Amino acid sequence: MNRGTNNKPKTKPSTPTKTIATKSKGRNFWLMKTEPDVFSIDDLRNAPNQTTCWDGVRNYQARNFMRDQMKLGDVVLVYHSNANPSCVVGTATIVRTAYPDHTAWDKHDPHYDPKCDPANPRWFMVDIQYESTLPQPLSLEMLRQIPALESMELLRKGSRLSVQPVTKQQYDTILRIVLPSM
DNA sequence: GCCAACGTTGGC
DNA sequence: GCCAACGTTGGC
Repeated sequence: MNRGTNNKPKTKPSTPTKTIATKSKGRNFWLMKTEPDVFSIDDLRNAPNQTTCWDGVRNYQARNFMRDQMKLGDVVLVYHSNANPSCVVGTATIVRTAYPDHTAWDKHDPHYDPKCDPANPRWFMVDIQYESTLPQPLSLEMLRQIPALESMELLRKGSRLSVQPVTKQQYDTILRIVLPSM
């Protein structure tokens, strides 16, 4: 899914940079994986309007989260997979809710899916906007040592889901590690 | 590069 | 519907 995993970006227009979301009533929290060699948090920060479409997700469970549950303003933890070390590196927000992922019917796109018909889209994407880079990346190894994060999907053995929900408690726990003042 | 875990495909 | 084969993910 993902980018990460299988995802990659494109660009779009939009708004100004905000500060890191430590308050977040009514919002949902997510974690999205991306391989930094393909698209990193710096790429997101440097993108036009610091915004990208999250194309390339080709997993039904991940798609369903994006298509059915992601709302404007939801907060995303950006995770670098296949990295050294793999780590949570920053935050982003949802600035456009799900719409068809046109790369599915682009023969020249690495995520082309020949079974897809534009008249009946199978794959969806959202747009996310850069919010922050964590003061320090939080490696998998470090996250595994935090008891409050024990049940995180990311930490489950064999977990491959590239778009996954995070609870508010997990989100707060993670931010508190790098922002002790919150 | 290795390989365990996972999701998808397709024969039956 | 079962399940073996296959391709992918992603930590290490």
